[in-house]
Amino acid sequence: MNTLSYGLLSLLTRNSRTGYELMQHIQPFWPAKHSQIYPLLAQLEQKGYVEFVHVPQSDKPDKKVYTLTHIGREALRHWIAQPTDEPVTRDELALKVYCIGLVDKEQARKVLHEREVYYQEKKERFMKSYERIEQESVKPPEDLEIDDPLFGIYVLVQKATLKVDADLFWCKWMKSKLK
Amino acid sequence: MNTLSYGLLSLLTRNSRTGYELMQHIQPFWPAKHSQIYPLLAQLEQKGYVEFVHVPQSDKPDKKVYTLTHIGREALRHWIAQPTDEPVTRDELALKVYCIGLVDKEQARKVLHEREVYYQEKKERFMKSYERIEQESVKPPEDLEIDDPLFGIYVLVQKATLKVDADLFWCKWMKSKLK
DNA sequence: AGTTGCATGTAAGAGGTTACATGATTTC
DNA sequence: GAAATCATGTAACCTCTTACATGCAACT
Repeated sequence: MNTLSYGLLSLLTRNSRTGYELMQHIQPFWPAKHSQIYPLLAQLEQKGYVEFVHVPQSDKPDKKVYTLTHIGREALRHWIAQPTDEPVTRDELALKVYCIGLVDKEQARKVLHEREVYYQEKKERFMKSYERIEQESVKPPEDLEIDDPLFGIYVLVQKATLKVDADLFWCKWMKSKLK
Repeated sequence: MNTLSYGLLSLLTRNSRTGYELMQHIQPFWPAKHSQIYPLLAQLEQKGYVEFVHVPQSDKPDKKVYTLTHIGREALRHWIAQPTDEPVTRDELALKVYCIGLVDKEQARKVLHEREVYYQEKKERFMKSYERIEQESVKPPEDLEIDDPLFGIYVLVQKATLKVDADLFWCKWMKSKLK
């Protein structure tokens, strides 16, 4: 059982989903392609952590809707209590910045500006996520309790927003250094 | 030529270094084991991007000190102008937080607290890096120019500090939610 | 007519980790 | 006496990406 497998089980605690949907929704937390997810789902099914129903569709391809089983839920609970792996970030920009003195300021500003635009778009997506939570929830998101199904995504959107704000601040600060 | 290869060349713009030293210094930007780095260095040498001198040692094992060549430097310049890959982060904690409602508040606090301690240690390391830059540099770090060899590390330490502060803030905020 | 989205799957290859292998010196 | 540091390298394995494969509906 690797981390991605537990990630898939985690997503299934909120809804039953298809492999395709799981692939889309896990992206912000653990980027993965469908070619990695489908074989893992088959393994999880064999272990009894998930079950699926085959849903035939006429206009679109048939699909398999996966549901978390009781023993899958227990596996998740056990996993949470285990030591947590350290986060891993690999950012090509950091390597470029290390030797940014090799190019002129104009070139350097261009590299930084592109990254700033990227973070700006990311920030807008997080703001939309927050709005969706506000709409879905009966109470204001700040008052969500740990046992509320929306609690997890709400606090993760907060985490992502704090991070993207720090990244945007750094980009702007860097650009000011390159004038 | 993969990103790690360019990362190794980037580090060599400041100093000549051994594979072992490169392995140690690249960790904060692009985590990699020595087993990945040594074969890449051999490739970089074959391509003429780096050169090495064999340095025999009596007390410690012999070493190979690698130096960036002119064409290695040109390859770096070309790479910087190419489109930059998006940063990739994989954090097991985010997956756990998504379904944190599965465990009780005490267990959840423990998970968050461990991560807070991890970030606290990280922050202290960054503060020491900043102090080292202050000592090495003749001018205050804020006044470093793009062409100064210390500029790159200085701005990366700033980036890392902003990020770890955001992470620490989130950890504390999360813990307050779990009371 | 070409792209995008839905939906699943496999195969090949690149990237990354763990383990094996060696060996002296220093620190606990 | 055991573990850590320096220093290099290879082999096996797992993880992740890219490419191959299929097919219909909707949009541009």
